[in-house]
Amino acid sequence: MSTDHAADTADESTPEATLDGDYDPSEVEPRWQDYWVETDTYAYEESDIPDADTQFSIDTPPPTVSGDLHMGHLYQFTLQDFVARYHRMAKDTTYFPFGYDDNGIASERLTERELGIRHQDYERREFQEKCREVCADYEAAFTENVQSLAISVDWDNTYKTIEPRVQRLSQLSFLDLYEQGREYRQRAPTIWCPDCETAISQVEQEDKDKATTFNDIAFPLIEDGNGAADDGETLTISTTRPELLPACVSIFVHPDDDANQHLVGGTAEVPLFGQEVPIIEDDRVDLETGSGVVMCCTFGDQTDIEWYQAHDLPLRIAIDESGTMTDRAGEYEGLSTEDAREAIIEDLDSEGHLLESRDHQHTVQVHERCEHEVEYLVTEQWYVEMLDRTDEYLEAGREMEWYPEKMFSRYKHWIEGLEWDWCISRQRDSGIPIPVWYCDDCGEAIFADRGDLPVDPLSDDPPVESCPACGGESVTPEEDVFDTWATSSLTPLINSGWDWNEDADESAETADSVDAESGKFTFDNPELYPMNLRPQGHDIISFWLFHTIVKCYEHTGEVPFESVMVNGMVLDENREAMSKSKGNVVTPAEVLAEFPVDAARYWAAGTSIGDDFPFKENDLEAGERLLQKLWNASKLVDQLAPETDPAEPDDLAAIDRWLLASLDDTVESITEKLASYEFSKARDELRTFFWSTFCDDYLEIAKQREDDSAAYALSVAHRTFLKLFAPFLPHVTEEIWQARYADSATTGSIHTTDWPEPRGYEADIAAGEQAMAVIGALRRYKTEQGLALNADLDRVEVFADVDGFADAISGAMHVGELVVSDDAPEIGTEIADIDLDYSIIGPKYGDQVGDIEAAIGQGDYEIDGDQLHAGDITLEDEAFEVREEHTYAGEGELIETEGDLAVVVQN
RNA sequence: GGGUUGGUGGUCUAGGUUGGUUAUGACACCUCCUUGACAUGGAGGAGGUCGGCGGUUCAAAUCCGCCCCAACCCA
Repeated sequence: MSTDHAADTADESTPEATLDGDYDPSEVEPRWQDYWVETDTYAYEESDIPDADTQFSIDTPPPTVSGDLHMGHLYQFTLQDFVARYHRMAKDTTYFPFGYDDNGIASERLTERELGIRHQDYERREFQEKCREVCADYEAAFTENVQSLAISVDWDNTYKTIEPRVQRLSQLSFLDLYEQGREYRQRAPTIWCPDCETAISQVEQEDKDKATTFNDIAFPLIEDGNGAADDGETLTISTTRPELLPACVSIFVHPDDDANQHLVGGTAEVPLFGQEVPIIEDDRVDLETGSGVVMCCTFGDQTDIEWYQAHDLPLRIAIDESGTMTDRAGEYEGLSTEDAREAIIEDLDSEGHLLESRDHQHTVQVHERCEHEVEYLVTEQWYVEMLDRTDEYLEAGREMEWYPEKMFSRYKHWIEGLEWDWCISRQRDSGIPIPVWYCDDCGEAIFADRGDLPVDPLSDDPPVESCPACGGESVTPEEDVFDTWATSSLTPLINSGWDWNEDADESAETADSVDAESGKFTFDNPELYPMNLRPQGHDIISFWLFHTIVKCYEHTGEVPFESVMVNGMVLDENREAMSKSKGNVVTPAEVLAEFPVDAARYWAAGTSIGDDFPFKENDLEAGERLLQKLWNASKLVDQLAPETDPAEPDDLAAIDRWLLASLDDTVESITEKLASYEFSKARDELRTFFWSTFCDDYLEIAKQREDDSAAYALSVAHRTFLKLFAPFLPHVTEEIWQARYADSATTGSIHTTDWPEPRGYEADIAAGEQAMAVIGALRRYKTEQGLALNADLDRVEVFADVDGFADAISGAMHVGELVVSDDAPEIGTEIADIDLDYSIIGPKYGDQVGDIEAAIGQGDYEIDGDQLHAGDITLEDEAFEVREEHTYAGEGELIETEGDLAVVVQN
């Protein structure tokens, strides 16, 4: 057995396990879950000489901590667990950590809700303390939930994304990227959530359909392209957002818009607000909706930003950070955007500027967290530069193995479509502070010392007495915090213990290509990095995975993952996304109240990796039945082969050798499939081999025998089956293992034993299959005759090469006398049909193939030794096969004539 | 609007990259069977021409084109 974690804690009492009675998962499953956690079964064993080749590290994206698990968690964690359990058994030491993502708006809002407080009322550190307290409760519940799914996480290796160690690391990352020249601070238009009052990034927005009104507004024309306009002439602009009128800076017309071409070069007056704005030509105008003449406001949408930059337009800010109208809006100042909209529509109407208001459906961008419509504001933010290195990031993606391969294209297209650098600053109170102060005199940014991290500029002093640039003595702390992705993208570094080490000497493992003046970046566990596997959903390829690659690559010069396993989303039974509004949500709690965890895992294993995956009660039932089958078969094995570790007999019976040789093939095949994340194929192949071949065929034979050879094969096969099933069905396999195989010498879990390897048995596989075919024929015969399957048969003659299997056949089928002969003296043979090998005759005879088929169909052919003359064509023997039909004139009944096999029953 | 992925018996699904005889399995369905563990079991059966159209080829579920439908990503 392999490294045995539980051996250290041998005094922990191993739960009692017996093979009596029925299998009761509701009692068994929690019992082992507790045992595994208590005995640290899944602890990562750091060896004295860390070696990247003998460990397997998984970088799990930390889930947001909030309340209950959903099916996506169950599914995703379980897939990760298959990988971890397989590798743990297959010689690797497995690093399977767990992270809690409690750094972000989600946990901040959770805390406010839970405690009935507002973050504004507390100092940042104080509020963060409260967050941690609230999250701790949720995390405990979450941990318990995950443990109850038998996820084999090393619970000594967990982290929280807000904990001080991670804060330090996140700030170190910021300083390092800045020193490398990868970060900058800039005042520019940003996507802004007026509800959360923070900048957000492109990926934090989502589409939302919204009912609104489209308003046609008449703008008095002052000049058209040819000079002064006629008095009273207007142009019409359709907008859903009249509250932006005070921010209007220009009007655009499409170059192909002949009807409005005369306006270009002119000016118009914005109704109610009076500013005169130019009319400009630009092909970004959408000709489909509205009047084809559009206003540009600073800023209503992204096109406005593009126009503002391309045409060097003035800036008119009418909406502030909280979504309130500014003094630019005149009498509407202080109103919310919504109230202002209504008031302005009313006033436009009463002054005769409103031509029409009609209902309209359109898509707006909202903040994914709070569903509030975003605004575009000009603010000062920190950015990570990315657009200049997209080629390198693409190459980094190419270096990873993608499972499934096709998911790489998502990554590729995302990078190719990048338009913004990464805005990493957020105007939130909770979060990891950006460790910077600014000189009040010259604006110089003063960065924290690495040794002092983590710091909070709002509470801590800067590392210098005065500004190093101008000598100024007063500074203003940065109030902003990092985007949560700025930290979540560091998980490979968090997991492998990346840190800045002041005193690192030359011999220490260097984690960074850039060696600063003193100290360097080091890894506590360099053998873990790069991580072997990153499992995750396909929905987060574009930001989480991408940002992780960017950050880790910039810090270490290495691609952080060897491979990526991408799972799909869990759908309902009708293949529709689960959502509260549809009312089709199924929760793990509901499922597990009805089904064993192992059955849920069986369902989860039914996935083709990368595809969306419907919830299927059928599969859970099938899983439950498999548990029972495994249990019952184990009981029979235990009866037939009470000795658990028998010596191999010298003369292994043909049927036993055949079973073990087939098992060898299965071991090899299952291993390959697990190693390449083909869970569904592994599961189904293992189930079929166990159920059909082992239980239905072999066990039925074995239970008629009582010899050492059978007992040996039974024991070896059973032991192997348990291990092969262990990653999928950890509870039932553990229970059976403990009941039958664990003894004082092998105390501990099946999950820390060695993965099976082929034992090198060779057998006449063809003869074995012939024998199974004979048994199949006899079963069919009994069924058709209305006989019980254990009914006696007087005499059976078999004409086939099943020599070594004769006893197996007669035992299993209760045959009194079994005669095996190679020839078929009493059997007459006639040709039933000719099978053509199209792969040979196709390329050779081309369109003559039809003639050959027609000739055979009409009986216009002749067999001449090895050759077949069909019509005008002569085929050589490799091109065809004669299918014969047997007739039997002797005593008894001929029941099977498949291929060259014949079975005669005399009863 | 652009892109990606998928569309195989009633349901879910394998196969598709390397075109080749009877398209895989599970669930459901029908018939039969209490076999030294399992009726949550066993044996057998019926059911599809592979979204639609067209093309390449002796031969297409598989390759190519167009169309339809669905999901996702990006505008």
